[in-house]
Amino acid sequence: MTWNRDSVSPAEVAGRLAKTRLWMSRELADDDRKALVGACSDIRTIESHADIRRLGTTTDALHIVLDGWAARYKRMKDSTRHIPALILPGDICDLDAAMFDRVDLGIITITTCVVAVLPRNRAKTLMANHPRIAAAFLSLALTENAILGEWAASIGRRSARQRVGRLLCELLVRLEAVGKADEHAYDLPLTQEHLGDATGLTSVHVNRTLQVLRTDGLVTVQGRKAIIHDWAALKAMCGFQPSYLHLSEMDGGSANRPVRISNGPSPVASIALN
Amino acid sequence: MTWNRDSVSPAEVAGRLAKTRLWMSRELADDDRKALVGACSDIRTIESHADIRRLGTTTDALHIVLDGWAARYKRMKDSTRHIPALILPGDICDLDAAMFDRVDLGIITITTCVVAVLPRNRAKTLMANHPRIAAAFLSLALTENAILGEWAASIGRRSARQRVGRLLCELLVRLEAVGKADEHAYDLPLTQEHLGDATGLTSVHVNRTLQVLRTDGLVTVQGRKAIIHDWAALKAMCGFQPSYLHLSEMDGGSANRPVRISNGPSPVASIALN
DNA sequence: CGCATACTTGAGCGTTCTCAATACAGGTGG
DNA sequence: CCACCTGTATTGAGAACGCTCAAGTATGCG
Repeated sequence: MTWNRDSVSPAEVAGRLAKTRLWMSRELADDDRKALVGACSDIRTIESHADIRRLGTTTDALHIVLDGWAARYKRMKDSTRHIPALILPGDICDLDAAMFDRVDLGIITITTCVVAVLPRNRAKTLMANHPRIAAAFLSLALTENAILGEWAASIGRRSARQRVGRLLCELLVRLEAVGKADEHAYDLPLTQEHLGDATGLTSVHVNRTLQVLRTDGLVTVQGRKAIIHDWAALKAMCGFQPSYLHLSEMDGGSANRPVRISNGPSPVASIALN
Repeated sequence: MTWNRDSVSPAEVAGRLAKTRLWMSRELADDDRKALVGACSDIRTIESHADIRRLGTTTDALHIVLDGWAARYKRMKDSTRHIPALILPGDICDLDAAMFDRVDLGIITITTCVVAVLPRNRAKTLMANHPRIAAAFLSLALTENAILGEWAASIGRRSARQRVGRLLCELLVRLEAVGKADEHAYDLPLTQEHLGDATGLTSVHVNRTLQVLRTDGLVTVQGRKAIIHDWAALKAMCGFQPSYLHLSEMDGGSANRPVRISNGPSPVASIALN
């Protein structure tokens, strides 16, 4: 199902954007957020396991994920897959579309996703007229850089247990930052194959690794849920430090504790919309 | 040895910056480049195997590498190292310093490096007043993202031969783009340990892998030089496609062939400097 | 000329992979 | 409501790729 943007009120768009990392960027002022609302061309719902963008095509719009999970992926010549990034609610799933039209990475939904569409030409205009939006984009891109580097280091230099453990840690912290995780548990819609493609392992080995993590009393992944039993031990086992996620750079953000975005005076969606 | 910026004329700074990827970005206009020259606080020479920035400190300036090689690195708890990025002449080695002051990655020189220093506050002012510079920064950050993702995919899903082969391919193309490679040969100041830390292998295995690549007639790495014997076969063996480097997005750039930046009307350093 | 760093080689081991079979879960249609 | 069907999870056995440890050889710098 797809709505035209006109069928959604600006207030509705603002309300939905309010939970995104772009919106919460400490760089932005209210008039930046207002301009952002006006620039989104529509809001779309995309079914699970569908392409947000297909490999080998071109693209002309950014997609801001309002709800649902997605993944960037790449295919090797032998048809194996790699997932360089998981996209959670509030993330921009294809920031590269702001500058490039060629597509080396595909994007698939993992669950049903609601996305706001921001056409490239409007994004460029936004950046030209709102330097703080440009700064926010850069900040997001650099954060992705840090995450990507962390993942590459894991794949290259850490054991399977540490890789899987770290991914589960990262997801907890990122989900907490957007209010999508309880104390130490969260919905995990990934299959073991997704986990393998993200960590450079096979799904078979992910399976065995998860069993070890569970019997060690660290974390249980079962039935699309992750439950962390011993956060301190898990962090220690895999050397996880959340600073690379740069969550404290967000307004209302905190690197470790759940965020209630409905509190906090500044970045909520209550700005006046003409 | 360190020069104060004042001891270097603006024209000299412009001439040196002219070979950088930032300068050559197709986003920039002449007045952006002029502002950039004015914003660099000094030009420094740093000896090889020295820290450009140390792990666990903070940073307040970007460094644009005018000459020499450097590497971003990270250390695991067991003291093994990972290199998520190699920095070649013309690259910005710490774009993250534009937005963040915390430092999760160190940067070391591999050879003697000449760097231009751009303080963060000046970089932010530049971005605020010159949207095209902000766009160029974003473009560079997104290109780094693409490279990082490609490296992660290699480490996770490709064989040792392909990983090393691809790295050698990438270096050829990137060096050609800045006029630092011959037909199919280039100076390679990396040790086998550097290569291993970048590809997720041990130096011992890099050694054996290089031997295989040589006996297969693909490439010889010896005496700080890489000589590619069969470019087509090497590319085919490791599935290398240079599009992810986004070199064609640079003014005067070309994804495959050497670039003579002294030709081309627009991005040369002959802009008028007041 | 001597020392430090980098490279090379060998042997054995271990983590992770491959292949393959089986069990389970969720959704669909009869 | 059950039978089926597809996708996902689980288990086993054997093989492979890359690692570790260790010794020995170049190479380059002071």
